[in-house]
Amino acid sequence: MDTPEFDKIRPVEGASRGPSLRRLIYQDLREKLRRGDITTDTRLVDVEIAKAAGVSRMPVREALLQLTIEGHLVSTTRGFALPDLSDADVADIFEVRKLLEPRAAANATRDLDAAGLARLRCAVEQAREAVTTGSIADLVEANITFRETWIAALRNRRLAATILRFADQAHVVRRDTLGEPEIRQIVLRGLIRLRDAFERRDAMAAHDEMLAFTLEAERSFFREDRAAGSIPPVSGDTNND
Amino acid sequence: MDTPEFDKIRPVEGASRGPSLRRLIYQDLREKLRRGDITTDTRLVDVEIAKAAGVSRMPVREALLQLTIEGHLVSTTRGFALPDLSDADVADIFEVRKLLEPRAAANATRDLDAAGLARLRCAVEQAREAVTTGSIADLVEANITFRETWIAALRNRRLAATILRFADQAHVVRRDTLGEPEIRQIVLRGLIRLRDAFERRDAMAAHDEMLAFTLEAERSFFREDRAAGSIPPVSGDTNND
DNA sequence: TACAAGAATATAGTATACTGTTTTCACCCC
DNA sequence: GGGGTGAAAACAGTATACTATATTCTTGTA
Repeated sequence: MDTPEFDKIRPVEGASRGPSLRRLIYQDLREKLRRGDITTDTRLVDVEIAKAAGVSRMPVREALLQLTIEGHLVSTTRGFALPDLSDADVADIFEVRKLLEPRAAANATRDLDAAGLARLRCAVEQAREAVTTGSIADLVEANITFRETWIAALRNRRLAATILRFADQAHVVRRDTLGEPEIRQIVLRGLIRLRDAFERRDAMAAHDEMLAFTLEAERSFFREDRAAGSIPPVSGDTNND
Repeated sequence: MDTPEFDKIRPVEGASRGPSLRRLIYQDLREKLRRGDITTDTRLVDVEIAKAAGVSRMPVREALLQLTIEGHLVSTTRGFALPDLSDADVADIFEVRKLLEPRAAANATRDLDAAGLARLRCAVEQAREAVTTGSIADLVEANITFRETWIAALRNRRLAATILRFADQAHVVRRDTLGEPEIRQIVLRGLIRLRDAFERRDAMAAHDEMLAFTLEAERSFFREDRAAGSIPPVSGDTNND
């Protein structure tokens, strides 16, 4: 049960202006989730994080609650933890992603500016490098950069936020599936084709390539029936009923 | 600035088992939002609600934060309030709904059971009654019942929760657009055709009818350029960045 | 009367303390 | 050594108190 490190928050002396502590803690945790610093056996406990960050429990608790509401964490009787997603959960997430991402990619061909396109090219180069060196972590990083770039460009912020919410929930998936070299090749080719579609501002091509990309991710996840998780455990469901 | 009433919570004496106070307050507020008890000039203040419910600030505050995270409220310097949605905001919401609801309706033809179908028939009859009597409130109620019924049947809980989240955000829309009798007729016809598709378990018909239904709702909202809201004000965006 | 400066107020945010429940662990009995 | 039993610990949830800031009210002055 490893515990990630937390830096002292409170950037300026006694100044309570600017973003709230809750927001700072939230962003910090979200970044740790994104980078994979938080694993399945991590237990996030508000008092611990609060002590490490030099703040009280409440902002930390509220940040953890927000992450739980968004489906990134689940609240257990012994701290907050990553939800262990059953196959059915992952399938549900992919169903939503397949509905949203193709259209969003089509919109991105309209919304991306030159700077965004440049970042996409850069991310593709990083991915190419990662594939040649065989670095899974770098490929994951390039993949995330690519995704966050085109999503950040979207004018429809609600659509963008919803996609990020679901895509980040499946971040456990990626590390598992990128073990085989041929999968890494497929991912790279997908990124290249997407980048081309974005650069040509070809909405339908972007739509189709994004659907193909997501389908490929889903397929590679479900290829081998993975050892654990065939019995649906407690799911990381959003709890608004 | 009207303030809705809040009943004392705490159903059983000193028993802290069962759903948390935060959850009870959340559900109470969510129901008030659904019923339209909370209007654009309502200001929700945690201490007030807490006093009325006989609890402390924190569960109330956390419930209000959850509603804010989900996009149902915005936090102002003077209490929590309904977001005033610009036309662009409403268009964004409809874009997401158009992507999710048709497919979800198709899935519902698979997921609905006999009891659910019965509730749908009942809701349609209520809608028919409401249209003949001209009661907007009853039509809204029947509409909500219909929607919540088929969405509750969905096996994909994430998809269901996301749809409810977005559909409820636009609940201000309905009351505005149902003023004209011909719109009410159109809504009723849509419900009937959807119910038929569900009963026949015709997935593609349900898909197409739901798309048509949502498109019609969008169109009737944007028909007349409404007086206020043409200048996008502070939006009720979800704040996860 | 208009208007500006300062006081009062209302509210979100944060901190600390308390409570009840679940889990863990040591101890004891068989 | 296995398994039950009770004490202790760990944790989420709740309550109360404090703080900072934005708004509103009041007062004084031109």
